Amino acid sequence: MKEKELRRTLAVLPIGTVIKLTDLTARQIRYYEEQGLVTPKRNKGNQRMYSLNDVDRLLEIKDYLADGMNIAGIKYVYQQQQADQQAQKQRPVTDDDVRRILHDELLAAGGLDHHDQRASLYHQNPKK
DNA sequence: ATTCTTACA
DNA sequence: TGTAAGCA
Repeated sequence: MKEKELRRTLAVLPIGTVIKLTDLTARQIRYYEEQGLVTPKRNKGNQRMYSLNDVDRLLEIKDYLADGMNIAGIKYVYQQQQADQQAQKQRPVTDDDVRRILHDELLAAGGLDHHDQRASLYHQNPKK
């Protein structure tokens, strides 16, 4: 069950393929990288090479955006995820931790406060 | 042919 | 975000 995960991290896809797989524009994909949401490798010619995990990450970002979350909110989710993973390596996770983590992520995903979107720093500003 | 960076009628 | 320009 380790073999498949390894291949999933292999950066073998050029941006052109990623564009077809995600329906995102090169502009968007590169912008998300600038925001630290994805970190593709680079080949000898300085061209970005993506892994299957990168593609999944991009599709996830696309969904979050479609659900009204902004870059800051997505950054928060991933930052929180790595923080959780880091803490999990030091101390065994308790049931309470799991509940808190799930709650935080759902909140960041905008699934709980559909009332005052404009008040949240983690939502897109609907330019009416 | 593709991708990269930079800049902005 | 789109798009044009000039390279690699």
